[in-house]
Amino acid sequence: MTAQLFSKAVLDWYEQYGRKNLPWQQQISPYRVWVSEIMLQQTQVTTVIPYFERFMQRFPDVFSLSTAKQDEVLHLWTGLGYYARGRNLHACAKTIVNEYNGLFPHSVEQLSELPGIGRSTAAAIASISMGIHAPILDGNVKRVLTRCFAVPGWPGDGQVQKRLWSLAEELTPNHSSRQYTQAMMDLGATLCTRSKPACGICPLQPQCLGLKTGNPTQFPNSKPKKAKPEKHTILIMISNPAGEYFLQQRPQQGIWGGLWSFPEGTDRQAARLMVQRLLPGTEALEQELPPFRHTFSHYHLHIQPVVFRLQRHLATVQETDNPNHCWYNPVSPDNIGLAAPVKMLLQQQSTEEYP
DNA sequence: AAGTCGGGGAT
DNA sequence: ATCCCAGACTT
Repeated sequence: MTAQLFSKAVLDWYEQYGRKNLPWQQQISPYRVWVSEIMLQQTQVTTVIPYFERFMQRFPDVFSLSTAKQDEVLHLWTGLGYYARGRNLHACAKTIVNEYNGLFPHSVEQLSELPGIGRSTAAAIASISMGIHAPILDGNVKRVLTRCFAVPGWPGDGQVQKRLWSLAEELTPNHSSRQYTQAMMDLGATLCTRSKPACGICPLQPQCLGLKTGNPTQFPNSKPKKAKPEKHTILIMISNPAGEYFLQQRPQQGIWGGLWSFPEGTDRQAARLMVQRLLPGTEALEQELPPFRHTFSHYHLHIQPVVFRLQRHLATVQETDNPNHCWYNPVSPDNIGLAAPVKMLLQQQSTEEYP
């Protein structure tokens, strides 16, 4: 089939059935599209929507974002995951303001150089918000293309990825860039879904080679799986008589980078030593909370929370050891980023103490 | 090329 | 329980 036939079928379908009411499709601007694209990386639309609304309310433009504190950016990112996205977003806003006079560059190449913006995200921003001809290759497009052309292999593989980019370039029309980009995403998100695709009403049904194989959901071929390691940690929940909890800011790199979390220990004795190192001379009542398991992309984490209730409040925190600590009050919380399990535990504790 | 980065929705 | 989602970045 010709590229024109493909893009016409896709564009005609979009005109009639595409999504046009998503929050970032209103008052379209490079800023709004950029924020939405970053949030949507590896994250489903329904999850993103409330985060996007809150973010736009607080940071309506790139200038307000560029002067924000990182803590406040990560606060609005709490629960969304992949926190490097939030840190990169913040850094990118500073670059746009300081080096581009607050205006996003109008080329895929320049956009790709900005932190957190790769080839596909750059193309999405360029095509949707600027009408620039630029092929994208996100999860939706990968699914549509691997099915329509029965492309074998896992899309993460280099050779497969190369072929998919080449297909995407070949099929993307020189006109209607915004509509075509949005159309491919919509097709993948609403019809050509991971399971139970609606092939019966798909505009590409006549030429879909994946459907002709009788099992279109075999495409894209699944990622070779690998067992996730199991790790353990004790979360040390130190509380003072005021009902506040001791939190530390995690290093920028690594898991939960830049977020605030409880001190940790490998075992119960190490936890006690940690409490004494942080707050020398304190006496605390220990209370074990129910353990639970938290799953990341690449490992499982068994979490054992232990509350250390201080009998008297000591203000002698070892400043040299812990320059980044705070006493967090769940009743009047600070605008800082919290790891999801930390947020859950804090909420759980505060609702138990003040039912 | 493989590993690192989250959390939640769908199944 | 597993899989995967509008991926980018580091090693």
